[in-house]
Amino acid sequence: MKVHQLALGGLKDQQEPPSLTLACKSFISGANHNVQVGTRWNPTEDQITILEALYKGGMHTPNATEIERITIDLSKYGRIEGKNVFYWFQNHKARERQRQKRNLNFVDACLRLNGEATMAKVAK
Amino acid sequence: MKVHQLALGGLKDQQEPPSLTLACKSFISGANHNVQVGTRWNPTEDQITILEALYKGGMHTPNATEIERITIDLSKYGRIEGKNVFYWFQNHKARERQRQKRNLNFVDACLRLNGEATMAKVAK
DNA sequence: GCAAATTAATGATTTATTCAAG
DNA sequence: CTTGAATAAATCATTAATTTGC
Repeated sequence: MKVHQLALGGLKDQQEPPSLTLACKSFISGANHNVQVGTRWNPTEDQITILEALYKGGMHTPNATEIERITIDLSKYGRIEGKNVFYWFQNHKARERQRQKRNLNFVDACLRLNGEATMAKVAK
Repeated sequence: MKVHQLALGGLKDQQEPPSLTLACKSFISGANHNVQVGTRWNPTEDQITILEALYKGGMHTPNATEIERITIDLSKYGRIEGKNVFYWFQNHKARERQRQKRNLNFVDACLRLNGEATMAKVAK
């Protein structure tokens, strides 16, 4: 059983989407970015900016102390927990790898398509 | 323009087939960045798949006979030499070990930080 | 211009590995 | 040989973008 299902276990119509109108959603997000419309963390722009800066600065797998520090710092910009930071780095690293792999596959396909002659030309 | 930018722009998200020839020409005539065709071994996807399958199958340090056999088999998928196979296994094993040591106690520390059921599941 | 429908991104979980205790 | 520690890969689920019909 999923955790969020556990948490919402008592509610009858949990499977039905809230079906808020866009106007309502934009009103809520415009009025207060921290209103909890759903259950999952939704990072603010500032939080993402800082997280990406940290990642690009070389922090790919922060340790517990670093996660704690980041969480405290980013709390200034919106609701956030340590596990969110943990998951963010996990996902970001994994998806960076995915993108890299896709690009390598792409280059590989190009080289195969063009064949040995072109490869030799590239190699000079 | 960089190849990976071409790839991302054309592929969008690995779904639709990009204009391969155009991108390839752009790649070959333009920015040749770090793909060293002809100098160092560039394993193909098929070669990596097979090598990883062998590793996962329990072959962590193949002997000379096994290396010879693997080299011959993998030659079907691209240029490869025995030393490439030897180095691949050596590096693969070493890097797995490195990763293990570098992230020692990581999730455990996160658990102590958060103390939540979801994190316990992550650590499981 | 607006929401319903659909698609793309991404947060959260689960699964399958790795090395090396015991 | 088995198992503990700790993921990273694969997958699931939900949110945001966007497309579409009106």
